[in-house]
Amino acid sequence: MVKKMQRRPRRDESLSREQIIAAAIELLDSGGESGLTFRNLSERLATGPGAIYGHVANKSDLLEAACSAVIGPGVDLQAKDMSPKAAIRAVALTMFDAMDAHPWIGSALAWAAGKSTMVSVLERVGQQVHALGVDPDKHWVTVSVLLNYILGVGGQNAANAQVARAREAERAEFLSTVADAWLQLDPDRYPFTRSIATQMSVHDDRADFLAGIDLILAGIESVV
Amino acid sequence: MVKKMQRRPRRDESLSREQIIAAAIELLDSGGESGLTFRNLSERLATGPGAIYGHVANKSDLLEAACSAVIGPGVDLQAKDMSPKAAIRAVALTMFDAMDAHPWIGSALAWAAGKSTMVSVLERVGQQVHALGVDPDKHWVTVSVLLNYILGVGGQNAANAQVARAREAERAEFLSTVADAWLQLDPDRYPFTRSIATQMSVHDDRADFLAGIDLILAGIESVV
DNA sequence: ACCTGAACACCGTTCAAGT
DNA sequence: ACCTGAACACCGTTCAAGT
Repeated sequence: MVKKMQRRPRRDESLSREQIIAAAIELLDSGGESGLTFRNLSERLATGPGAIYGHVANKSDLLEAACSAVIGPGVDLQAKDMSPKAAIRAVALTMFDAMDAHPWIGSALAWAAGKSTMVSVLERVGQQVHALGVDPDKHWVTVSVLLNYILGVGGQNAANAQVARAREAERAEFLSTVADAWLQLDPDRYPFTRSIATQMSVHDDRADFLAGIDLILAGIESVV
Repeated sequence: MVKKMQRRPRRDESLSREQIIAAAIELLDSGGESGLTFRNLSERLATGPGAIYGHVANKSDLLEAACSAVIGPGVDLQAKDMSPKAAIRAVALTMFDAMDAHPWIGSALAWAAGKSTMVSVLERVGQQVHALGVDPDKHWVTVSVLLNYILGVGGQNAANAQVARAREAERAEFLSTVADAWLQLDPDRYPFTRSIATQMSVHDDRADFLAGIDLILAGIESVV
């Protein structure tokens, strides 16, 4: 996080890419994906919209840079002396926590996958998959499952944040509205959905995410 | 799919919601997410942009309707005389094929989850999870893992379609460009990514998707 | 009652003009 | 060399005016 010194009516130093990215992250955090605008951003940086293009190719480049600034440092942390499973859990949780704190990552990452941020995650998860003793022929598939699951959760998290921005109270209200709607469904056609409505409304995103990782890990181990 | 009768210079019947949705799907299929515009759409329907709002609340309502029009019929097909695992595979493949044929679904569904389309999928997958004998306390978690994985793959598919719209040839070129980039990485820091570069470049999305489902199913069975 | 399409309040991006 | 900000080509959405 960058210290704000906003009283300056005019910049005395020239723009830097890092400044732009830091300001973009602040806008995304406070206003969601639609909060980031070249006009908003240039206003916060006390410059014109055109100036930004000197340091950033376009909006998707900016989003990608914001993602790797937020995710990169956490993922690159060394986690020594961990079992492969524990290390995979740790990387996954780092991703989850970053996507939970910054819901815009969930939607931005989908458009930036295959880029540097995801390669770091791929490498770290992959090394542990290797350590787990998975058949090398299945390395790609195994890593894909884990990454697709993580990105899927992030995307859903982003969508939910869109619907119910704000904190705990609204989240509970949102979930119980959905649960009520499920309970109104036709019992003949939607028996399962009705049966898990209350379970869904009290679920813990983080715990369920980890349970999902463990389920996938159990599947991986059963083939090793 | 709706029959086109485009020669009419002027509509002789009043607009219907179904017409609007069918036209929206055509625009999305041919031009991707950015191909759907109220101006494009109203032009194709020989009317003004404002007229659409009589039948559709807004753009996200329209996207949601387009998703369920494309996915709903396939998912609602009864698949009798199948084992629970086979039925889950079948639903998952139906979703995959729909998202592969219409990549825009991947990004649109993320913003429409919890709505009617996903409830149908949830119900169908859930019934099979139940039939599999999973502990009812774990019903929600189990279904979540499967749906998040499916949506994650769809989101990635959408992102890739964005990068490499068009057919087989460009896809191969795109993948080998990524593989080349991975092979250029520092061997000390990215040993795993380098080792799977060629495996990645020849992978089969559909087969890998199914392998992922099977891995998750193996994990589910190991807890039952 | 329903459609029409100009108008409003925005976007991302470019580029001549300034310093 | 770098910034500035008006201008361009778009958006989704609204609403007075038409039929």
